[in-house]
Amino acid sequence: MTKHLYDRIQVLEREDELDRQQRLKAMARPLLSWYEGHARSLPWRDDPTPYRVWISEIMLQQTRVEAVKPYFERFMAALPTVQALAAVEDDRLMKLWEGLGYYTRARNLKKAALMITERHGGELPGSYEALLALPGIGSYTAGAIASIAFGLPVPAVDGNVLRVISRVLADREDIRQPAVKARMERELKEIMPRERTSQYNQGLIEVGAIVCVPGGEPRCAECPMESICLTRRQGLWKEIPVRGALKKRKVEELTVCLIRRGKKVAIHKRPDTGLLASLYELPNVPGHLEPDQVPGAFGLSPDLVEAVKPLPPAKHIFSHVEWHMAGYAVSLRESGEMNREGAFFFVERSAVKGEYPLPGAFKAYTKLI
DNA sequence: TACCCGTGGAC
DNA sequence: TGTCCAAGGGT
Repeated sequence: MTKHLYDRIQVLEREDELDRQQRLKAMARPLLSWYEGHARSLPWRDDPTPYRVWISEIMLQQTRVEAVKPYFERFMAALPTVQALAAVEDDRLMKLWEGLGYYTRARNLKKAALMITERHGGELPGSYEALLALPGIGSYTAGAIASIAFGLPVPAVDGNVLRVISRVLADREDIRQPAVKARMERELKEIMPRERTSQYNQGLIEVGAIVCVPGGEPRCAECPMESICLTRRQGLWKEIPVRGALKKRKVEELTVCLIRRGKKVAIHKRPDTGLLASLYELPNVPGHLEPDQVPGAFGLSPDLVEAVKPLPPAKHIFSHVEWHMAGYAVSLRESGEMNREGAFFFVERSAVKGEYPLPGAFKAYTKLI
């Protein structure tokens, strides 16, 4: 490549950067004006204290607003302060999170609450960097809390913002690439207003949530950025944003047992790392077993087992794994010694649902308890 | 970087 | 029924 051509390309890239920046700058006024009249009323928007904003943002990670609402209200009633969260018993915390998924979020909340107690005098720190240093808080969440609760001029780039901005700019880069998000954060930090940062960031998110929607035709006629948006001008909403392909799910076969002994049922606590970490489960082993294999596989001596009856097969789909489950109802005699006490333990039927956090993956069988 | 980590609604 | 994917973060 000649020196001349190289210089020319540099100039074109620079012009492209300037064009992007001007287009992004033009969003602020119409966006803020639109948000004033179109912001939905949400529980965490009414009273955006740092603690409430923090809890809501963690719950909202990869989770729909409608799914979060009941959990948020219940969580705030049970644990209204950083101090209450820092002191909560683990099983009670997981019970409050039961069904929301991504359970590491809940454990990180408590870890962060302890750090806030020790390092920040019990109050959420009011700087982007200090927020980012807390477990469970990444660049999006740090930006959201910093701007919404503290008014700081830092962007909060989530999936909505990635979609909206890539459409405004007609940018065909893969928004699943972390580098694309990083670039967008740099660009927005440059041009976002220094005032009304909460409304600005929430406005971008709100446009993505109710106007510039995924999985269907965007409501461009209602969009405050309609006249700015290059995707609108070029009619490209089906092509932008670009997302890389998802990986195929693995299938795992499993045999799950509902082991009854008198009025009690056997449950087991999962390891504290990996899938569904530290939640409880029904006893299960890998593979699909035949009835006569069940007692041995679960460490039950044959003379203790009264009956092994098949239950309907069940399927549970996680984001990256699929469980195909065979089920058995096992009834044990009340007298006699257990072979492997410790592999699981017996609790009252009512306590299973009331006290122990059980993931929805076992619902097909726990509903029979 | 690529992979792990849940759940439920929309299409 | 299958597929996508949502106010992401950790490793």
